[in-house]
Amino acid sequence: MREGPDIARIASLVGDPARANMLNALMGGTALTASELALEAGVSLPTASSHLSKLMEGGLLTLASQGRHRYYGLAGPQVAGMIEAITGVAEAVGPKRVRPGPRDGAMRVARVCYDHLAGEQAVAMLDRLVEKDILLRDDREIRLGPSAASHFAAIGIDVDAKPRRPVCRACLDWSVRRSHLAGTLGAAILDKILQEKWARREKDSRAVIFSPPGKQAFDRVFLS
Amino acid sequence: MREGPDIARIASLVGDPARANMLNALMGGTALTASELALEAGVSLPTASSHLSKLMEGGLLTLASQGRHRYYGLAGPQVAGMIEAITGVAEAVGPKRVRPGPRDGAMRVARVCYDHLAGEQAVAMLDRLVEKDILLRDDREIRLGPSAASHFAAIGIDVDAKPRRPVCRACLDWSVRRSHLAGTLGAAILDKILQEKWARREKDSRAVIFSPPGKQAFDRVFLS
DNA sequence: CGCATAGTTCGTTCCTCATCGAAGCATTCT
DNA sequence: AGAATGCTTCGATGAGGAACGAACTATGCG
Repeated sequence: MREGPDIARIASLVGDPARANMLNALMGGTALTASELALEAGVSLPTASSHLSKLMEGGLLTLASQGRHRYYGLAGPQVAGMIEAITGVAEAVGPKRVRPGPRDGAMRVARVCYDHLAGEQAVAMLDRLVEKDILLRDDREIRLGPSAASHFAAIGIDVDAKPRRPVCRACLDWSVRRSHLAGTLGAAILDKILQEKWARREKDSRAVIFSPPGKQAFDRVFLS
Repeated sequence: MREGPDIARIASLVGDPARANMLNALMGGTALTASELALEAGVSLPTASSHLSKLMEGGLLTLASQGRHRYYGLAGPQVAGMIEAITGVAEAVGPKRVRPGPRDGAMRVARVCYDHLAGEQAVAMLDRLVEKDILLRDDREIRLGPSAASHFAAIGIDVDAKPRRPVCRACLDWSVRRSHLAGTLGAAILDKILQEKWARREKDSRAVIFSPPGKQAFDRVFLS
């Protein structure tokens, strides 16, 4: 019991699934707001806020207030290094089992991942888009194919608008262990799905439930 | 929520104080038995056993059975590296407060550390023994001084017996942050204290309670 | 000014998990 | 063989803490 620094305190902060997901999301290097982190972690905003204040008190995060936004970021490279070390061990000891979160089930099929669609359907969609050369994939990088503009314009999505965010991004899907489509295009597609009422979001959850006709429409447009 | 390896699972294993203490103790590199680890962690043997099986299942420990002894050790350098990383963050964010274990209080004054005495009294004792040149200290290494044999023989402790364990060892005291005396000599001194009934062990605890006359005797022999 | 968005705080509920005593195996000693 | 040691399993207890809804504060927008 030669106890120096309180390692258990720090480890237990990372030891909660919600907090671990938040830290994981912040490993990208960009600071995120409480709402975004709540979405990432799959918890409600009050819960996320509570976790964030714990992480702050533990010294793992920094906070930058900008107007009504509060951007949380990792406290520094040392914290990032620690998380990498833990991640290394975690994948070394092997993927034991996918720990089911509070709300699982339909989530594996389709769910929201921040602002885009994730889950089996999203993975299948990206596969098909790449197969049809509408999107060009090079490992982690995804670019628009020559027919992309016309293809998406046909369903009312403009891929030429240039926001600060990249149009396409690969996002690793935890349930299928393969990538799905993120970026503004991913976000636009999710918008489309919800606007057309092909699916609805489960209340207070990230799950996305397709109606039978909605599923057919989705398959026709993206999986044909 | 791009969840790859289950980092929360690993971190929560380290996140329990008892388990953290065990892992800390194993950072020395030598494998220890369940009993020793129970003592290190300040928990009962059943509790320790439960923790150890969790750490085993989590892949953080290895087990070597030798007869009726079961030696637990860290699973590898990667695990050790992770613990170091966590420790680094823990001391970077500052020693917030010494989290009091289940049983604190008298523990800071005097307690058992495996098989020898720890706490303020033990630290004072080592200081005095070095001051009197009975023991010679060189940083972490402690050797017997020229007068050691006769000094300890006078109180019935034979320092010439040569077991496999070193006679003297420095052991870092978590409550005072300085070293106290371990090794067979440390163990013999604790035996002496208990045999002479200068002190008694608190039931189901590591605390060691000196009686007033016992304290006087101890001071006379070791602190004069 | 209202109204909407972003976040926190409060209070409650609930579940996990750490803890220990007692009893059960297993191994070694005599 | 019996006794002793080392460790694990079982069962019961209890506390900590994760989760959420509702209410509250703060910033920005029209």
